[in-house]
Amino acid sequence: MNARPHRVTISDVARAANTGKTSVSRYLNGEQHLLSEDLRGRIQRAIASLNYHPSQMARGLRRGRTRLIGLIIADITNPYSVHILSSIEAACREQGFTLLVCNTNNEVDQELHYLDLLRSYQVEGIVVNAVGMREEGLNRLQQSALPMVLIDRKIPNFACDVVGLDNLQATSRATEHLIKQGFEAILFLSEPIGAVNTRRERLYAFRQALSLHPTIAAENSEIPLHDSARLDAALHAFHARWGGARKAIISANGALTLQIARSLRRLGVQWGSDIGLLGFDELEWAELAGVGISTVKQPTQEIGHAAVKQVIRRIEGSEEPVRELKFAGELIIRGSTAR
Amino acid sequence: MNARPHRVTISDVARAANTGKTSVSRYLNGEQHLLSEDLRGRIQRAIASLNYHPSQMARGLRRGRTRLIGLIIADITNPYSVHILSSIEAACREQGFTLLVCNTNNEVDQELHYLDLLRSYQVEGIVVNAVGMREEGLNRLQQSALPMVLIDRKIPNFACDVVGLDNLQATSRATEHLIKQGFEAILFLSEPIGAVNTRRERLYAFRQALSLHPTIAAENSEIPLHDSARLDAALHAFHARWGGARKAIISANGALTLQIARSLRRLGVQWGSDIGLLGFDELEWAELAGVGISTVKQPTQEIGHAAVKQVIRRIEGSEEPVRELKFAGELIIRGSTAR
DNA sequence: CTGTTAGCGCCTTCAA
DNA sequence: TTGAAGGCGCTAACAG
Repeated sequence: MNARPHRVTISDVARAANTGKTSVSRYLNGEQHLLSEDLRGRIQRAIASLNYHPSQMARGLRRGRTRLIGLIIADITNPYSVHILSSIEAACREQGFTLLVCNTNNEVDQELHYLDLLRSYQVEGIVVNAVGMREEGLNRLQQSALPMVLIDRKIPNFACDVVGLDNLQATSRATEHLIKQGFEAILFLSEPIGAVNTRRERLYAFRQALSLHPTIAAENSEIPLHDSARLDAALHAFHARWGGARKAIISANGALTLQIARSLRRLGVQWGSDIGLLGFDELEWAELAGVGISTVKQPTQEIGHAAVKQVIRRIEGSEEPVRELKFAGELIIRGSTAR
Repeated sequence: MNARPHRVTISDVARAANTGKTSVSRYLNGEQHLLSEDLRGRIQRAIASLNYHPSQMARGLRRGRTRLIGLIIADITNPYSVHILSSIEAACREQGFTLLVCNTNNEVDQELHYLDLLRSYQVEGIVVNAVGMREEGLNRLQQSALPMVLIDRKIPNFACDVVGLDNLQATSRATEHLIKQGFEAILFLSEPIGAVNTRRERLYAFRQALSLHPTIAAENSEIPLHDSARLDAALHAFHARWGGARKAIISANGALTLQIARSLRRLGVQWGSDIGLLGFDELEWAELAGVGISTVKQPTQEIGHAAVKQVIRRIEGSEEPVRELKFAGELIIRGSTAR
């Protein structure tokens, strides 16, 4: 294995098949019906024997189509994101695209870096899973002028296709479940809402669902994800304030649910018996944590597929109006919301 | 925004800066010291005003260096793999490489597909996280003749750099901990061992550590990850067989630990009180599951960084003998192994 | 049906 | 210190 064993090119194949590059190119691009039986056979044999693989680099350069899609993920340690990544990757492969994965680690610098990078590799479109992304980063995206689809999070004042959970439906289902279970005070907990539409929508739907039940107390609180002191304080206060009553917490996402569970542990409060708990995003360990934690499971497979499909439509030039695709969530009931 | 607003090229920049492409190219490739102050300024301004980004496609084609590294992951739903992915991605960016992520979903077909794909995009090297990969897939990799580094899993009869946990050290630490806690019977549970070196090494170290303590019973059992019936049976049998004695389980990886915890739940056996439990791979929910689950945490950051560093050495032509880099694991003690 | 030709955007001799 | 020319591997006219 020497340093450069002269990568085999289309010319090599042409020579071996005793023909020109054009025919080989045609063979490669599904225009085989234009070739004679004989020539086709020769080319096929040449390709096989030389173990030839066309260079996507050259192809991309020439045609301007790289068959590359970029995925920008704000926080890959978020389980929701991982499921999205997994389904997007599968969808891309099915559609003949390859995925360039960029984890911005929630840092704006890195996002900028990746946006440039994706451009320079001439990705044909991008999918952005902005869960956890900061405002500043989202603004950057607007300028990219590339076919683009957002997952879950929208960008304020930016018309762009979005795919995600039907927050109204899912939150209503969840809230109604808690009502049915006889909870008398419910705390909706989220990270700081800011302009994040998902948080906003979920909170809105929560309040709306409870407005029909004026006897049930509806509270909400915004806590930064890693501020465990404030989280402890908020939970402790809520728990104390509603001493004897049946009370429950709704967590706006999976990462927060983890923090809440830890906090309740520290406080010595048991979910299920002392307090109700229900979280957005399914967690693989939900059934193992104490009596189990009820969750709203997002159809990540469908969401990922829909996102890829949509970005490909845009790549292929669709000028249809911006679409917002919403998928229903599934309520999974466990011990944390039992009577 | 028209369909093709003529992507701005190096020629555009040259024209705008009133110079030739060569100088622009020099400017881009860090040979700025060769340029006059004046020219440098003009080029800089031209690039900025045109918002020019060099095409990596063309660059790659020309130089044969794409600055692309491929990562093949067998199962991205495995939390260990996610952490590895995350650190590899970070390391690549630091080193000026971009990562092409391929999730084979543990299917051989997809692996073949991706190997071809990576070749066709002319990645300069690949990192393989074969956790969960089947034998057949591993064999395929041997033929790829690309700079390559394996993470965790080796390929039988194939000399290749490997980065991973120091299985001997980690297993010894874990086993000794269980001994110290007074367990009298220990069951080492893994997926079918086959030729998988990590499983083999961990089991070997386990048996070796216990060979110094002949009074302690050492057992092991191999269960396919998703065969819950067999898992239930094995755990039930072990639990029953050692009725009154203090007994513990070691799980060979995180995905299996999850299944074991579920199985114990089904059987109504409590870890911590009824049985000890210790698993390889740290889990974010480890502290929340009952009294908590003790784990062996792998230094995934370091492992990922080391892997990237090593593959880059190979890319740069290092002919040093194959290396095996081992990193120590950290034992995290929780309620599941308490006295 | 098949081959020739001219670039895609860039880097790299080579010459000025 | 600068620029012109050629070609990386491929595809898409345009001829035969």
